[in-house]
Amino acid sequence: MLSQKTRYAIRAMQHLADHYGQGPVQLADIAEAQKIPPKFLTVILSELTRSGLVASQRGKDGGYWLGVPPIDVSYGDLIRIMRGSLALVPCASRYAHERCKNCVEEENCRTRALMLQVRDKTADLLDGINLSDNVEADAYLQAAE
Amino acid sequence: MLSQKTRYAIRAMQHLADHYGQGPVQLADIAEAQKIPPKFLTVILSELTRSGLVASQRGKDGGYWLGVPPIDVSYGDLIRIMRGSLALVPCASRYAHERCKNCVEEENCRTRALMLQVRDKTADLLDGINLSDNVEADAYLQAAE
DNA sequence: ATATTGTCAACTAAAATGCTTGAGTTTAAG
DNA sequence: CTTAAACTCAAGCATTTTAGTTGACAATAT
Repeated sequence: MLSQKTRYAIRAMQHLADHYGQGPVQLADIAEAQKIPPKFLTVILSELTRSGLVASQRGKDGGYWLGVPPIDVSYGDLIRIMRGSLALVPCASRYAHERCKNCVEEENCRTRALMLQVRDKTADLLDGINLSDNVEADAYLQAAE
Repeated sequence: MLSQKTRYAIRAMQHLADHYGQGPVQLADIAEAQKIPPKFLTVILSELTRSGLVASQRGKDGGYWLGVPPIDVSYGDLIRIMRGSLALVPCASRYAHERCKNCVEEENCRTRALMLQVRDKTADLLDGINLSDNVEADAYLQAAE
């Protein structure tokens, strides 16, 4: 599961994408529109700013905006930034690979082989969609349910 | 990420699958072979036994064995049993659907639409592979790296 | 009987999560 | 050059989750 923080980050970024090119958006506005505790949002936006995806300006009339065009921010990147990895196990991560605790034999691990496949499929999807895609929620939701 | 407990559960089940039809396997044997803390394994095997996937017998020469053929235990089921859901957000779960905390509008949520797709792809993969598949680790690992 | 093996609720320590506090720093405008 | 409006950020904190352990008990084969 994604943490609440990651989910807030996604919503905040969608909000910024929706206001791309319209100047700085203030934290309080994002917090209210997206129902995110304002003080917590400062932590989240700071992280995103440090990552380079978001730009900010302090002082009066300051605020936040996307540092790169929405089309260049994939959901995969977003989740990697907030969570560190897309994988279900550390040893199946591409960018943050780490040996699993108590692993018996990583080299020939059945679980790992499977989890690498899951990771790749997940990445295909999440890296293929970005903040400019206005995901056709209705269409997909209806087809799926 | 999958919890350590879920990873142990997967390894324990693979172990039982490897010894399917060979009579009861004792907890201590599984624990040693799979490097799982024995007392923790009792918790895990109890859960799996209660779920019906594993059968057990007490007393001398007792132990555990798969309650159903390996081919009938998909990794998807296994993860659902241990973790509750395959989804990345509660509102994208099929079998354990739950409204996300602080959700703004589930009905028309971009994130949800996306996460439902991710969930479906993940499920396709994890439900399509089971304990009798001896995942061609080497082949896949080499192709991927 | 007794040794062996699983069952299970309750407990615990440590880590992660979800926030808040509060003391800054920067900026625009008067 | 003062002030109010914003962002910045390390530290702290309560709660929940995770990863186990303890210990008392139940069943079974010999």
